[in-house]
Amino acid sequence: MQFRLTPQRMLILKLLKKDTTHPSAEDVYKVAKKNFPNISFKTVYNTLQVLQDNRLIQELIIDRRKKRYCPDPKPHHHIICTECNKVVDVHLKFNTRLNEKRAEGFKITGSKVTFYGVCPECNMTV
Amino acid sequence: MQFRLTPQRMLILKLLKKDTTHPSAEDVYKVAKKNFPNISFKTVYNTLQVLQDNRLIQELIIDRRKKRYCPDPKPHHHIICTECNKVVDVHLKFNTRLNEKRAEGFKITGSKVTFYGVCPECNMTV
DNA sequence: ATTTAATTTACAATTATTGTAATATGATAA
DNA sequence: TTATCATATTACAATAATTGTAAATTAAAT
Ligand SMILES: [Mn+2]
Ligand SMILES: [Mn+2]
Ligand SMILES: [Zn+2]
Ligand SMILES: [Zn+2]
Repeated sequence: MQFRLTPQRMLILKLLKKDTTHPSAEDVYKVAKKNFPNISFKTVYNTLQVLQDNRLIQELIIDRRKKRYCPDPKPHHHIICTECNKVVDVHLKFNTRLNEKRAEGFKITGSKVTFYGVCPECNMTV
Repeated sequence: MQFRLTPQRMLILKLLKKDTTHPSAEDVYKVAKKNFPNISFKTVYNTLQVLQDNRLIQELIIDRRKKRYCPDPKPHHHIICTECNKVVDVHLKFNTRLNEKRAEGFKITGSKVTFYGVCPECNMTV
């Protein structure tokens, strides 16, 4: 697959790369519209998929309600706030090797650690 | 909250407890209908929520497409097949403690390890 | 310049889940 | 027992995120 780095795609990639909040597609769409008022939601989804296919970003399965995107394609872990769904990176290596027997016959390709907790902001407002 | 163990709820709990496939709400609904042909999808969702609130089962955020339910309320980990979304348990303890600094100010309440891989069945069909 | 493939857009459709409100159930009190 | 009252179930509608379709646009390749 040859993929074109169109102005829309260039913008979205640039936006993502400087955003550490792990935005949703809607978040990206809202910001992108400031530069391309006519950009469609579908283009945002398409672009996020293309960038993901090309290992420039990664999609997270961490927020029950919506997909979230991370500008860092390298494997790493996350903490999610159970109150406000804020997501932050954890750049640490954990020893989570599974031996043959415990892998239940699966061919393991990777693993992710997800931490659940309450963020500083949500901790304040009790 | 006082919760009634109605026939519908009793059935759903019983079904779940003997199902190790981490079924979706729809999966549960389909099986439940064999015993209660008039049971509504909403009752299934309500029941799954009630059982979860009462720590009898747990809901997993692991499958992009739908909620999945696990009959074991105790913390444990999972492997998910990236081909067919099959989920199996991993009953092992991993050392994933985060020190104060790495927790980014979050009050950590728990953590989960998710393994990604290809299940034996999907491995066959290549 | 012409052809061709990729991309964007508007818009519709899908899918899982949640909301609403009427009815039914069943526990408790009179 | 019968009346009362909270809880649960159901049918049905609504929501929200995402995906599908197809026409129009863009830009690469010939
Ligand atoms: Mn990240
Ligand atoms: Mn499980
Ligand atoms: Zn928070
Ligand atoms: Zn599989």
